[in-house]
Amino acid sequence: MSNDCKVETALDILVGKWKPVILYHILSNGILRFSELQRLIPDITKKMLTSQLRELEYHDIINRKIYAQIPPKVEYSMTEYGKGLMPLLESMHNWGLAHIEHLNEIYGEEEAK
Amino acid sequence: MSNDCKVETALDILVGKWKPVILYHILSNGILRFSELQRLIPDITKKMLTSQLRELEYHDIINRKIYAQIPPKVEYSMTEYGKGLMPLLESMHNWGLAHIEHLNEIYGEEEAK
DNA sequence: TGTCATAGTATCAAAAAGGAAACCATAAGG
DNA sequence: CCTTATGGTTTCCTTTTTGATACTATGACA
Repeated sequence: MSNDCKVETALDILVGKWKPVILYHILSNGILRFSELQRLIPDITKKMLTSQLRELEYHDIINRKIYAQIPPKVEYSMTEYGKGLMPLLESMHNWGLAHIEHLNEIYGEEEAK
Repeated sequence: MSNDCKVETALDILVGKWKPVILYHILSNGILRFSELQRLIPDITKKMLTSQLRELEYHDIINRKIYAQIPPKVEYSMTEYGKGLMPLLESMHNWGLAHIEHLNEIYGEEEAK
């Protein structure tokens, strides 16, 4: 019954407090180095950034390209497969946008928790 | 920049480990009492069920109808607004389904983490 | 009087997630 | 030598989530 429900599978890939914003930046910029991501997302720790990137990589959403040089250089980009997530992300974004408005209508402008 | 990204807003409504399955059951059954939800989702605790339902109610996704009788009777159902989530949930479900297959292709059938 | 049912709360504990800070390897440049 | 830069890893700690369990109110019924 409820085991047919794969919404959670999709959620797993997106959840993690930082994944949406990481994907957002990679999608907007195409290719980003680890340090560039750090700069774009100042509040994320290296540990979090690493772990989230690894999970996305495991799921074949992003590519990790290592240059054998020192200091190290590692570039992250969407995989072709990962780009297939875009429509879903857009739908979620749009729904989220509309929902914020809806909450405002219900509860007023002050803090829509 | 990344503050335009409302993917997380959508995620907030769906995340919670139990919300997808709660929505699934309410969507499939139309109207469900608290105790029926408990029976359908045996592993959930009352506390979790209550808190998740309250959050969904706050976001105007579900209705909570209280009958003034004893023993108490409370029915949960989708709001009209909440039904607007269905396409998104379906997209997520479909993506999740396809993704499981994709992981199998990459890593083989044994445990797609 | 005692028991059952429903829809919760309340309290405390455990587990999971997230964060801070230190540490590492290595080459280039001064 | 010493410092700087990159892309991490490791350890420890705090916060957040989740869970287990007990408790509550109230009327019906035996």
